Amino acid sequence: MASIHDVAKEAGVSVATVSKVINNYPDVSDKTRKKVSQTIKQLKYHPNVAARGLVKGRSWTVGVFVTTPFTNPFVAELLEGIKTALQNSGYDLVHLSTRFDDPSYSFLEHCMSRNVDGVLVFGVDRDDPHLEELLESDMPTMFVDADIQGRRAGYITTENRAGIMQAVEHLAGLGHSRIAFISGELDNAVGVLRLEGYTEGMKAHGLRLKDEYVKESDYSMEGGVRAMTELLELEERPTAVVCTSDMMAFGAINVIHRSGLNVPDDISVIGFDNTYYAEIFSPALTTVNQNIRSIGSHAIETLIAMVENADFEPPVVTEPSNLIVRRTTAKPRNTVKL
Amino acid sequence: MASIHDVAKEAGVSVATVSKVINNYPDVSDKTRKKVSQTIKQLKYHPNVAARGLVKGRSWTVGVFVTTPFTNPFVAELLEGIKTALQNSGYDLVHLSTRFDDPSYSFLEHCMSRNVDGVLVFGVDRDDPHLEELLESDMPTMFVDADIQGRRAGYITTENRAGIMQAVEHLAGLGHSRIAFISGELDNAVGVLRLEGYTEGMKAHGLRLKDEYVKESDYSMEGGVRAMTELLELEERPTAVVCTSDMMAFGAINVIHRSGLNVPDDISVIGFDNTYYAEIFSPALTTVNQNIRSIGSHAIETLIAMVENADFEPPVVTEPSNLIVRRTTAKPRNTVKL
DNA sequence: CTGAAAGCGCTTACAG
DNA sequence: CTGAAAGCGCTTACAG
Repeated sequence: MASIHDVAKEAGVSVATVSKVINNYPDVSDKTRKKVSQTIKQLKYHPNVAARGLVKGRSWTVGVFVTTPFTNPFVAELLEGIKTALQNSGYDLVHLSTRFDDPSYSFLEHCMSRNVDGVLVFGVDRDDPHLEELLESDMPTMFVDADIQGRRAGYITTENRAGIMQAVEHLAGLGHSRIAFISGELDNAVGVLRLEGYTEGMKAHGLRLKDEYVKESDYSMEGGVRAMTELLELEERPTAVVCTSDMMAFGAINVIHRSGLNVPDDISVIGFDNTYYAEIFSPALTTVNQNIRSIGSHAIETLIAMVENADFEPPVVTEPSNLIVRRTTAKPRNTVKL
Repeated sequence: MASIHDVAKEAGVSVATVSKVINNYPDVSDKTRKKVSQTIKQLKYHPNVAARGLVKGRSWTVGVFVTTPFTNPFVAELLEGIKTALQNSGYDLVHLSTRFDDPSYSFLEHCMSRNVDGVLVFGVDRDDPHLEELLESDMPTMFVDADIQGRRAGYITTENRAGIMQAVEHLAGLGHSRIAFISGELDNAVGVLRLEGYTEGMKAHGLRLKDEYVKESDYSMEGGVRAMTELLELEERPTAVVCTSDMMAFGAINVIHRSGLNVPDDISVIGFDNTYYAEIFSPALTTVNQNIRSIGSHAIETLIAMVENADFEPPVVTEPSNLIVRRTTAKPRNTVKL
């Protein structure tokens, strides 16, 4: 690769001057600028990012810290949104390979040795050991779907409570009263807010809350299977169930079908996320839509704003959600008044 | 962040010595080594990767060039496999944000300005404009699911032909003779090999090949929908269809169901990939399994081997595939001898 | 408007 | 076994 010296020599100027035209400094004569630009093209010169980063203390790189597997459709869509937003930003995405087996491993130190300019964090618990030092540091950070804030850390999430309330409202409107709820982990804001949406939604329609109708799970299909299995064993089986992920809904529907019952005739099911698969699953899944890609894009855009402007206040963003009715919800078989 | 100078001063040695203990050089006394190691821990010192990379001409970074969206389940699984293999390698993954709107954009130059040590490429056509310069360069490269080789480029793929032959054999064994084939793009090895698997499989069982039973598509669900729609309009409708991706199979099944026919009673359908969703789709999808994660891991491992040893011959690897029979295949309704 | 020089944080012959 | 010094490819005051 041609270096800045090669360009300088070829163009008959100093490296300082070459640097100035690369960085669009104004104090360069048009003639020189033109000449240098030409030789840059001619030599196919591209500044070495490591060298530039070394002196500027930056890397034009943002790190992602994702604990969930990439096969999780939420993560996949999120990454897709991130990719789009990064397209013309000049930043590249680096996935830091965490060595979780090493107890002294520090995500923050990994970031710093890589000179990462900012990080995007998804899927960490409130009590993750890596979190504290990250929040105390000067590292610009955006959390996705978590309500964690810091001096240099903001977050972006979906209207979780309102989304679930719409789901409950839809079911209540169809005549359901025995509505169960399969929740994600309740040790973080997202889980708690969705549960609140459920309880508030039930109350708003004068429906009775029963402890046994609420199952805490983990957003995975297997989790949905487990929770639904328990719900089916109940004396008074629910006629509808609201799940807090599409994956759990798929799992629940599988169990229901396997037990000889039908969705939606016997039991209505609602998911959350509106992933790609919600539509192609049969029956097509009624679900709460959140615009995951736009969350990813937005997260990156604000992160870059934070990186480039130390005074940029770490933002708190809530994206809207809305119910998409498809084929897994229907009136309950016997609309008996209880 | 503490620098190597801080460590040197604190430990009372020269920076050269600190560098030597960091890099495990043998010519350091035990006493010095111990002292330095201690202060490194104490100061939480981590070498600046950019600085090290600048002098070594490396970055301990591998780039990925993926044209397909991350939401493609194949890509998601591939990345998951890559992530696992990277875990303790000391390398990080960087997703180069391509600026496709810029006609002068060069993927290779982007890699070089980032000092990327090697690249993984998936989903590029044979005639991709970025390919040529990449193959001519010294950049260690591994292609996934392509048969592109170069002085420093190898590839890894699945037993494509054999996989499809198994699918055809399964259908023939059930008594099908009107077997259609929905192919991916035929401008690359994967597409061609799978088509070969189909034609050879048909011949092997003495089944008649009909041009109208072969549809070229693009691996997407929408593509599956289009192709299946055409197949259903045929005078002599096929009783079975082999698709070269799970997504196309999902699309095909949707169309079949929408047209009032049943899978597998009226038409059997087979997919390819055995993605996560094949199992939870209802009916569960019969499909050709390829071990995508292991392909990802393997690709990274060989790439790193190529990076660390210039004499390492770029490998050509073929991973096994096998048919997984689930619920979308059955005997044809009327097993009429033709 | 242009360039010489110092410095970013490392590594690596080389001398002692 | 240890360290002084040059150099990796850039940027940035600063002097002219």
